[in-house]
This record gives sequence, structure tokens and C-alpha cells, in this order.
Amino acid sequence: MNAGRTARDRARAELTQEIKDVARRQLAADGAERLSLRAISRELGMVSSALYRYFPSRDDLLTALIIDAYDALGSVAEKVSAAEKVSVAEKVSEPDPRSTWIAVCHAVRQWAKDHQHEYMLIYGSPIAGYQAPATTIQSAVRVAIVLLGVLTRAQREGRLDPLEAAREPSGVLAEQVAVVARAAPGVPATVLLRTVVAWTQLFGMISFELFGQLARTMDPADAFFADTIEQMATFVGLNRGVAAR
Amino acid sequence: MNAGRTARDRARAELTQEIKDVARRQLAADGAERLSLRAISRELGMVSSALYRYFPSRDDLLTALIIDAYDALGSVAEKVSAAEKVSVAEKVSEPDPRSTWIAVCHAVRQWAKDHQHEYMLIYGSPIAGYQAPATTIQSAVRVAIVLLGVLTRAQREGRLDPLEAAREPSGVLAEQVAVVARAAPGVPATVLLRTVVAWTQLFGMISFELFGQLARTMDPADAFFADTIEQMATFVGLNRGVAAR
DNA sequence: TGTACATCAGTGAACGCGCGTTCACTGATGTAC
DNA sequence: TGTACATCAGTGAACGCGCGTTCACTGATGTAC
Repeated sequence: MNAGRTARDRARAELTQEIKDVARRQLAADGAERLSLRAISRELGMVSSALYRYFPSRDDLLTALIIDAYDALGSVAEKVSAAEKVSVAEKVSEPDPRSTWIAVCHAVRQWAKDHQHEYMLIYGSPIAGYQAPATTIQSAVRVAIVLLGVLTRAQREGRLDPLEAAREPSGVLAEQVAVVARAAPGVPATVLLRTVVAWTQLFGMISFELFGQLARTMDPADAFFADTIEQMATFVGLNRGVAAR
Repeated sequence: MNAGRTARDRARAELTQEIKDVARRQLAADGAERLSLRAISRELGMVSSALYRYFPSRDDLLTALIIDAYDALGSVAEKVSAAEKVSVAEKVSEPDPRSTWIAVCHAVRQWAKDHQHEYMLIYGSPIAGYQAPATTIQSAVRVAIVLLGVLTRAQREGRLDPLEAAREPSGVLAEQVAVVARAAPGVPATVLLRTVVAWTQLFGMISFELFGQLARTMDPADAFFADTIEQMATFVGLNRGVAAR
């Protein structure tokens, strides 16, 4: 198709992908800290120095893996959010923001369980000696954007509870919420604040599950997770059934 | 004091402590994965093999550090919980479980900020190739026990909201909550469930703050943290002011 | 209190392993005319 | 379409570094009589 795309280009793209695939496999086996260019080159049957034609350093490979992980998770969340709309629309009933929210949360957890080491790469402790470049940000925010999108839609359709009990943020907090609000026009500050709480809760719960902190209490965590997601959906103002007046 | 305690014993205890101190310092500099017996021995001016008189392997040293970290955090939480009671009692007013809860949460965050790498050691991603032994459990649960203790006291004193809107857990979840209930006699299942949610939220929020996920939104996180802790206190049923009837 | 023996702490050398990165090189693929 | 040159992928050797763990040893500290 692309006239300028030579066999060399194609080989390069393929091998770049293959390197990342092998790296992901090794990530799953040994964790990010132990990711080693030499081990990857060994598995690929190449000499270690050859990898430098593809990634200028180990850190650049890590960055690529991090961006890929954020993008994979982000696109899962986006697809679920979009698919929910469609399937509900086919039933000729209104799309239900609450169940979209819940479906997104479950999909995020499922991805984390299916890609534990990629999850740790992005939501685990920072990797010693590695500083993520700004390039990762736009991929990192995708899940949050999806969640805010669900609320924006709910607000637009009048399906968001007013949260009368919640207090308006003020001072620094109000300013910070205002920044978040740019991704969710029309959604009240009280809801946004609770959304950030729910967001930290979601990932906190997933991390606790994957990192073993729930062992001996809420493990297996399926029932707990499902119940919690319901509670948090209510917490942010996504009510069951009929729209709030 | 102790007749059987020789100079050798004292020297041994001191050096064991010193090894852990140096290890903690290196932890803060390089992270857990890079913790190295050789580097520690170098800093202590000893030969690396000498450390094996104190810790049979690198993993045993890690285990000791993990237990110490859990204990340090646990004892901070316990002290705050106990101190709150006293200071309030001096004012000849009832101890207020809600403010105790809030004080404990703030103390946990403060410890985490002051001991970031020790926090990561216990609440970060698991260390590759390391499996924590069961010995760590009793230290690991101390913070949770403190939080449950606050609620138990609140319940006993009739200061816990009934949470009428919350649904009773059933099935697997009910069984799991029953296990938690052994540490909080008398506290309703609905409250316990929300406590576990608040617990995951607390550590999720702290991890997000330390691991940099709040950058560009809720960072600095002081105001957000304070507001969230208030919200979650209400969420678990710890109401402001007068006791709920 | 003094001596003989047992225990223990710390030494230094060694084993066997792994890593990231650089550099001059060969040979294949692509491009301009 | 064919040739000359430029670009690029992959090689292999090397640099300089780090690690955990074992083992036979010396010399100091503790214990039993």
C-alpha cells in the first residue's frame, strides 16, 4: 500500500514488535527490574548488541512497554464503554451510564488479572533508576478519561444524583478539581471529587488483589470486587434505574 | 540485667540492627530489587561473607526489613489510636471515634511519605523471586486491626450510623466478612464491608500519591487526602458530632 | 582464680554467573542516475 | 534495466562492572571444671 514502505521497513517493524513480545514474556516471568536486553537477544537468537538497532537503551524499551501497556488497558476501557452504548441501544432502551461505569471497572480488573506484570509495570512501584518520560502521559490518562466520559454523559442525560450531602471543594482542592473538570464538562465538582476517590479505590483494590494483600480475607475477590464497584457507582452519584430528577 | 546476656550477644544484636539500618538506607537510594549484601558489607567496612553470620541469605534480610516496616507502621497506627483516646479523655469529653479514624489515616499517610521505600517494600509490587513467609502476617495486619478497633469502639458507644441504604452481603462475601468480623465483634456486616473498601481506598490513594499517579491533577495531595478521608469516614458510618441513635 | 576446650565473628579467596553498552566490521538491501 | 554508492542490520569481541554464596582459616570471646 504505502509506496515508501520497503521490505526493510517491514522487517524492522516486525522485529521491533517481536522484541517487545519477548520482553513482555520475560516481564511476566521475572518482573520489570530483571528485564534484560541480553536475555531478550538470547531468546531471539541474536547477539545482544543487535537490539541497539531497535532501542537505543534498556530504558527506551521499558518506555515502549509502558506506553503499550497503558494503551492496551486504555483501549479495553474505551471499547467496553463504547460497546455498552451500542448493545443497550439495540434493545431500544436508553444507555445506562451506571452499568457502563460498572462494566468498565470490571474490564479494567480483568485486564489487570490477565496482564499482571504489565499492570505492575504501570501501576506498581516505580522502577529503580527509571524515570518515565512525558510521552507516557497521554496513554496513561485514557482510563480516567473514559470514566469521566461516562459521568459526563450521565450528567447530560440527567442521570446523575445531585449528592446533596457532599460539600463543595474550596481552595487548592477546588482548583485541582477544576483541572479535572476540563475532561468532564458540566459534571459538578462534588461528583468529580468522588470520582477521583473511586478511581483511587478501583486501582487500590486491584493492586491489593494482585499484590496479595487480600489473601486470607477477601480472596478470591470476585464477590468483593463486584459489590464494591456497585457501592462506588452509587457513591459517585450513578443511581440505579430511573433518572434522578 | 539479663545474666545470660554476654558482650558477644550485645555486639551481635547491635550489628544486626546496624545491618538493617544500612540496608534501609540503601533501600531508600536504590529500591528493594537492588538491595545488595555486598553493598551493605562495603558500607559497614566488612567482608561480604561476614553478613552470613547475621542473615543466612539476602531473602532473610528482606524478610526482616519487611517485618520491621509493617511493625513500624503498625505501631504508629496503634499509638495514634491510643493517644487520641487519652487526649480527648483529658478534656473530659467522650472519645470521638470519627476523629480517631481520621487521625489514624493521616498518620499512615505521613509514615508512608516519610518512609517511601519501606512503604513500597510492603505495599508496592511484589519483589521478583521473593516469597514472603507466613511470619510477616501478624505484623501486616496491625493497621487493619487498629481501624477495625476504632469501629468496634464506635459501635459499642452507639456512635455508628446504621447505614440503612447498604445491602447485607450474602454468599461468599458474607463468609469473608464473617472472618473480618472476628476482629470487630458487634460491628454490622455492612459497615465491615465498607471498611474494607475504605482500607483499599486509603492505601490506593497513598500509593497513587507516592507512585506519581496523582501528578498533574491532585498533586500536592494534602487537601485531596484530607477531604477524602472525611468522605470515607462518613462512608463507613462514622458520623460527625452527636451519636446516631 | 586459672586453665582447656568449645563456640563464634570476621577474613580473603574463589566459583560461576549476569548485566549494559561500545565499536570496528561484513554483507545485504535500497536509491539515484 | 543496470550500475555505483549509501544506508542499514546484524556480528563478535571487548570493557568494566556487579552480584550471592561457599569454604577453609585465624583469632577473639565465652564456658565448664
